[in-house]
Formats: sequence, C-alpha cells, structure tokens
Amino acid sequence: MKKKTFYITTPIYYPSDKLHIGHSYCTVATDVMARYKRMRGFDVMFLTGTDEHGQKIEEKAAAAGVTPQEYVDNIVAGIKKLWQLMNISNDRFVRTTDDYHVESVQKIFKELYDRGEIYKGSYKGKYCTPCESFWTESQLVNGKCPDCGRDVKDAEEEAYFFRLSKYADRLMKFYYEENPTFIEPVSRLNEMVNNFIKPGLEDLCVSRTTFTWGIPVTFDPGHIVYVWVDALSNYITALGYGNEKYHDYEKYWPADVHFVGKEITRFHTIIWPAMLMALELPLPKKVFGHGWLLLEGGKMSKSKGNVVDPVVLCERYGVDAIRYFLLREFPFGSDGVFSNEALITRINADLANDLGNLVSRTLSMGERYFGQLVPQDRRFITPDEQLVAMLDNVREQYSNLMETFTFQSALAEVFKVISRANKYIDETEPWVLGKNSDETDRLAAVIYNLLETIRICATLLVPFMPDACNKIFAQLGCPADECGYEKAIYYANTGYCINKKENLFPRIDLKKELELLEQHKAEKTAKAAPVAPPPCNKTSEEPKVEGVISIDDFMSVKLIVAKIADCVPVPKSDKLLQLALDDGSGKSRQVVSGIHAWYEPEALIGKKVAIVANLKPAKLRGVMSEGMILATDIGDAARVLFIDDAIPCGARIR
RNA sequence: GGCGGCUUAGCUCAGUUGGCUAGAGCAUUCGGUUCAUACCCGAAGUGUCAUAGGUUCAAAUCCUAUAGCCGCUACCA
Repeated sequence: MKKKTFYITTPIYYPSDKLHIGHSYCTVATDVMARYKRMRGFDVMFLTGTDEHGQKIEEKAAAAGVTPQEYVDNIVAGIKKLWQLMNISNDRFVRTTDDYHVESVQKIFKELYDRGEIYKGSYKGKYCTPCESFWTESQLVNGKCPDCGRDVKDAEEEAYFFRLSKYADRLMKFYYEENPTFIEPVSRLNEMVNNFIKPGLEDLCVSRTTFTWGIPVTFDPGHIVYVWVDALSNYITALGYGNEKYHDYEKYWPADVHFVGKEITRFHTIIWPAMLMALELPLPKKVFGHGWLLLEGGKMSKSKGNVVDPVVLCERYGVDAIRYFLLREFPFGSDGVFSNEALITRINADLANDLGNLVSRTLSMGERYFGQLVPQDRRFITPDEQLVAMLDNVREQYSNLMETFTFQSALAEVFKVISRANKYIDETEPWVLGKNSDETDRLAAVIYNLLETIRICATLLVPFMPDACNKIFAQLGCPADECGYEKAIYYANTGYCINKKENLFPRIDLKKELELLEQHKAEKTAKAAPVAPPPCNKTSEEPKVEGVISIDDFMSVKLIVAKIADCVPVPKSDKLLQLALDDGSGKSRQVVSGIHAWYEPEALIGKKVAIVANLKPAKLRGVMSEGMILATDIGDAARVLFIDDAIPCGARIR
C-alpha cells in the first residue's frame, strides 16, 4: 500500500543578510510538523530554500565587491549550516539560482504568455538619459535621478503584466466555498478580502528591465522575470515541474500547507493561487500565516541592531532547548515577545526541573533498587490509575492539537503528564518501598510506570527535540526505532534496561546568564558599529522614559520655514493639494498635503508655513511629496500653522 | 480615514455554542519530602474579567458607545 503524502514548505528566504531567530522560528515549526507527519507514517516532502534574485542582492554584491552569485553562495552556505545546526530535516533545498528552477520559471512565464495570462504593456516612470536608466517615481531622490542627481523625464517602459484582476471572483469562490480553511488564522482572510479583493485587484507587473540579476524572459531580451513568478513557483519547480531534475510533482502537489510569515500571506493567498489558476494547476490546500517574534523594543530588524542570533543561543543552551522554547512559548498564529529571560525561565522550569529531573530521579532509583533490569513481577494497585489514564489519553490529545498546528497546546498536554509523574513519585514514595523487601513487587510497578511515562512522553516529544529524546531512549534501554508513534501507549513496552547518563538539560543560572548575554550583545554591537553607519540605535543603552525623547531624537527632525509659491489641487483627488514651496534652497520643493477640505489654493499662496524637510519622500495619488506641512486638528478640521512673514525661507525651527 | 483584532491574578496567557464559588504556568509566601538537576509535592492567595450602558433567569462570553494598544490598508505625510 502506498503511503499517504504530506508536502510542507517554508518560505524561501532572501539571502541579503544572515538569518535571525525569526527565520529559525518558522523553519523549526515546519520541521516539527514534517517530523510529526513522518512519525505518523506519511511520505513527507519538506522543502525550504532561498530566493536569490533582485536588485537588492545586486546592490549588496556590488557594495561587497563580488558578483551576485558569489554573494549569495556565501550567504546560502551560512543558511544551510544554520539549518544543519538546528537539526532541520528538510528533504530538499531550492535555490532560485539553480539551473532547473531557472529553466522551469522560463517555461512557466512563456506558458502564461502563450495562454494570454501575461501580456505586454507599459509601465510609466521616469527616464534619466545620461544614465540610460529607468526609474519608478518612488526611486527618485527629490525628483531627480538617484544615480547622478540630474533631471529625469517622463517615460514609458515596456513590461509584462499578469492578469491578476480577472481572478477576483474565482478567489472569493475558492476562499468561501471550495476551501473555507485555506487561509489561517482566519483573521488574515478578512484582511485579504477587505483590503485587496473588494477594492479590486489590479494586474500585476511581472517583469523588470531595471536590473539584470534575475531570470531572463526567453522571448524578450532585456526583460527579467520579477519576484512573483520567480519566487512563488519554487514550490512546484522543486518537485520537477517544468524540469527534469526532479520527478515528483505528480506525487506531492498540491502542497498540504505553506507555512509563511504573516507579512507574505498576501502573496501566497492571492497571487500564488491566481497564478496556479492561470496555469490550470491545483491549488495548495492551506496557507498558514504565523506570527512574528518581537523583541521588547518592537520588531526585530537589522537596522535596529536588535536581532537575536540563533547560533549563539543554540551553542549556549542546546538546539533542542531552543526548538522547544520557540514552539512552547508562543501561539503559532500570533506574535510573541522574545526575551532571554523568558527563554531561560522556560528551559529551567520545563526541561530541567520537570522533564530532566523526572528522568534523572526515575533512573537513579531504578538503578539503585534493581540494577539495570526492572523485575517483571509487578504489583499494580488502584492509585496507579490516574497516571495510567493520562498515559492512555495523551497521544490522542497531542495529535489532535498537532493536526491544527497548535504546537503550544500539544506540548502543554505532554508536560501535564510529566508533572503528574513527578507527583506520582511523591505519592508512592519509592524510597520507603525500597526499605521493605516485601514491597519489591510494588516498587517494580512504580518504577515501571515511571519508565513508561518517560518513554511515551519522549516519543511524542521527538519531533520537537529529536536529539534529547533519543538520548532518553538510550538511557531507558529501548531502541529509538522501537519507540514509534504506534507504541506511544501504556504497556506497549515491558522491558527496560536502565543506563543512566549525565543530565539532559542542565539548570541555568538565570542572573549570571542574562549578564553574559548582555555582555555578548554589547561586544557584538561594538564590533558591528564601524561597519554599519551609526543609525538611530545610539540611545538604546540609555534607560528609556516612556513618552519622553532625547534632544537628539528631536533634532533628527528637520523643521524649516517655507513659503507657498504655488498651489493647485491634485487631479482626481478631493483631499490633496499640491504645493510648490520656496524653502530657501533656491530650488522649488514639491509637497502634497491632505488639506483641500479646509483650504482653497488661493488662500495659501504667498503664506509661510513650517515643514518637515527631511521626511522620506513619498508618492500620493501619483504625485511626489517631499515633506510635510505642519498643521493641527481642531475637531474634524485641520488648521495649518502659518509663520510670521518676517522669518526667512529655509530658517531652521527648533 | 477604512477594515480587522486585542484589553482577564505582579508577569505571560487559557477561557469551546452565554450557566455551578473565573483558570494555568512563572514569580511571591508558608508547609512537606529527600529518590532527584538547591529539585519535587502541597497550601495561600490577590482579580470592579479596559470603561459606561443594554439584552437575559443568567455575560469575561452577545449588542451599543468610549478609551488604550496592535495588524492590514488608504487620496495621513
């Protein structure tokens, strides 16, 4: 009989930098699920990989003075090493620079084009003639070419578009009728529908000519396949769709679940299904958007310099402890706050005190009273029943929760049993039984029950902590290959051969360890400082007072005086005004402001206002805005803060 | 601005379709035990279940409003 298959994926990670604990979180969760399904007898395909193309990689490589390929090879080697360290059991690792992937993507792109799902259109933007470069509005710096700073002119560029818009109805039908559990958690479904589907989907630009590091469009030189088709299709190219490298597309597709970060659920629940519809291929069964690991300061990000390095943690506390912590501490669908203190507290309480200590005390009593072998002559009595009842039920409770990716609760069920076993020792007092030779058969039963508890729990914990559990099996004297899921019930094993070794999870000195980690972090940021331009994290060591900022924080906002030289409404907009400002620089500054409801252009021209001069430029309704006019709200109305005409344009406000 | 979500013990959170004195873990205090990794077991708790109304025999659980926080998004900038 053929085994049932289970295909599970992580996102393919972008190798522009080293990965942090957040990436580990997703990959460990996927690994646990893959191991669990293998344990349940499934033929599992577990895929992870890297998304290696794009402009950012191209730039990073140039900055590092290497080719893009050299750059990604280096980073990817580190990623593979990390997964090895973290005991990730992926069956395949796809790189978007792999030949077979490139070949498949080119075929898919052509196929979509031939089917009329991709059409050639034009993409409006700006062109810098001297640089021969095409830029989008958002790439311009102060409306000028970001390379040379010269003026740019309107231009249209050819690009390919995918007919995403025509799939809105089919997607809605798919979400609500064909596969109501496609998107999880469900709150994400609402976001997708309300924010994207209902307002109307737009066709998607799927090619670029602004960079070269990517997969060329075979039938149109100069065009590069943009990330959507390139990256998303990894889930099928890695099974051999459109290539001869692998041959198990038929076997594993459609995927049982894509685990993705919540920030990319949109791509996986709208664009990816639409692409597959266009190709007339089956859709994945489920997309699960998991939460983020936050730090006390907020989101983890390289620019904040607050990333947590999984390698350091694994080396210090062991891979299994980290894997356990990640899935025990945080509900998989929501965000969680990561802290070293929570990590160590969790390891001590659950792994050292409860599980590790249970193994330790059970085995040393077993050895003390019986040597290695627990006598077969055992007297079971009524007080055993509570523990045994839990052993009879835990496997099912656990698997019900695992099937819905509720790892946190699945682990909690197992640890309830571990706790009960510790209590059982207190109740039965084996050390008293051990003093009375008439009680040997009773003592044998107690020790046996404890060994059964440990064996069953360890079996269920294997997906989370493979190494530690195998060590437990070794110390129990029952071969790991005889500790499968089907044996995770009471009385499935009757003989034990105790062989106690060193403790599984040493207790950690919380205070000492926190100091060490802090020190480690300080050294690291000190080392990193010369490389990275000192960004906004310079005050991170100072105690932060809530609601209070430093003078430096304030001075980072550049407020200046400017005169409104001209003002017109933004076309097709009812709230926006487009202002031409004299900011004293000699050049005109364009700012868009949402105040048309309260001010007519004529009322503003000639007035002086305060503006934020160093605000990141943004495009509003297609018009560039290089700053912000200061205003205040009175009730529902906005009032602009006008400045005394005697103050010159460009004057700094502080 | 729109849509969605959250607000429960000092901390982190559970609380199924409204129903017995609102729970768990961690931390705290006290007691027990000694097999064990200064561990384990037991006990004690503290809660205006964000605020104000409403529906109901009965609401943490449903409805309305308000406040704070968060997510996505936008003609915020």
